[in-house]
Amino acid sequence: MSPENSYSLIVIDDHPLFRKGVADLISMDSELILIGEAASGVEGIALATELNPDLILLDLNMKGMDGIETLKKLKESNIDSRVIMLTVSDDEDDVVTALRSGADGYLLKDMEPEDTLKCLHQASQGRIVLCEKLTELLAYALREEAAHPADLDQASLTDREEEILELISQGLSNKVIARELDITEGTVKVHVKHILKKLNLRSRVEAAIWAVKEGDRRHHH
Amino acid sequence: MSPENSYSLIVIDDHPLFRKGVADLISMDSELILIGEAASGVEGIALATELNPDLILLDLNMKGMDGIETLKKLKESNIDSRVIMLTVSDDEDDVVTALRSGADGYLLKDMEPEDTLKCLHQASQGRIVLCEKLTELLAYALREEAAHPADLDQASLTDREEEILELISQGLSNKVIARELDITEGTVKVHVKHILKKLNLRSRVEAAIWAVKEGDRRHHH
DNA sequence: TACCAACTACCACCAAGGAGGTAGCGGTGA
DNA sequence: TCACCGCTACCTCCTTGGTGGTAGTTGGTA
Repeated sequence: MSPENSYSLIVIDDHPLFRKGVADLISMDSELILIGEAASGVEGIALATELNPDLILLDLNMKGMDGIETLKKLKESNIDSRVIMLTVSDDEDDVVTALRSGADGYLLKDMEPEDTLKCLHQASQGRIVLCEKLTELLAYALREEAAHPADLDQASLTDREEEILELISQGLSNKVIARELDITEGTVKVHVKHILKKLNLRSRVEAAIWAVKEGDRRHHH
Repeated sequence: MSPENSYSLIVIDDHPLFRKGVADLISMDSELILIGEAASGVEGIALATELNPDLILLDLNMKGMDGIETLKKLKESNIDSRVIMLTVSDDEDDVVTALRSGADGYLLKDMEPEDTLKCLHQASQGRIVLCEKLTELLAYALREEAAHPADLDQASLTDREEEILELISQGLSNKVIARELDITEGTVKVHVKHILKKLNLRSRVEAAIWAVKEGDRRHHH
């Protein structure tokens, strides 16, 4: 940790020039103190363990161990530093992956210096920071997911068949389905046979998987 | 549409007092022009169709047709207004639902007036706006999803078992799995048996379903 | 060393699933 | 009326799946 209300940080990035840039930026802020630099993931983890800084600025695209992997390793270790991804990539998947892996922030290298500093302050106070550009991107991402619905519309299964497919997708056996619908097991088998034929599947397992994924896609779970 | 670089908007909210507040706020900004008010979803849709404003401020919690439903209807119609949800609820689900339903922004009623105006400007320029508080909330939400894995952590399946479960969840039969892994079918059956026992499931169908849903929960979609 | 867990293999046995066929019944539409 | 479709039922034949048990190998750990 660090004294009073100043925050220590280290930067992990394999570009010396970029580290230099960060150092300059940090030096402009009296509350942030750069206490170390690392040029790779491995080196960075060692350094973080040794210094236990308040913040870690981590580059996403590094040679060797990449940023995500480094992030995971850092989160698995005992240090309680907050990790901010700092990178050029505004790829949606990268952002999502980073956040899911426990990143405490995601900033872009092309942000205005003062914005970056502002975000670092917020981050050190425990907030998750995302640069504005990415907020928007996340919002779009959520929309995309919802855009899927109208598919091949059940390939014309009859009501009964849909009903049975639903039960299959709950893991029920033919016998149980028969009891459930109050028909014989033989009849259930006939329906299953038709379902498989219509959907061009090879077993009830495939049918179940298909139904689950399908159901998931329409009712955004 | 509206002249030069000023933007027309309407507000849909069942609280007169709140509409008054919005009107006052809007009047402080020379580029924003309030051209209509509606006290319900139905009324709002009619008004929007008639006036085709640049922006629509929509309350989430309304009596009768609620905000989400109104939002959907608006998006289904031909108007190309951008819809900004404006509400007191900072509930995560609400935000996500709204965005998935096509909202172009989500602002909180307790924001600072100047921030609100700033966001409205950004929105009228085609950006999706979220108030800061919510950005953070979304980030946390993404994390939550990822936080699940530690679940029952696969109930201690061995590597081989996980591997086989994965293949089952692709719909493969024991025979095919055997070929795939270059072991005998009998051995595959043994593994399947163990998987079922460990996960307390009754058939490969249930296993497949479980695996699919589980996989869905961890790897976004 | 002895022990344990994971992986492999083989066996027998029975339950479940799927393919093929035939057939009766009720409703709908030409 | 006849033809068609969806739903039901029953049949045979064969494959697949799941349970029980025994047992050999490897690698790591007490």
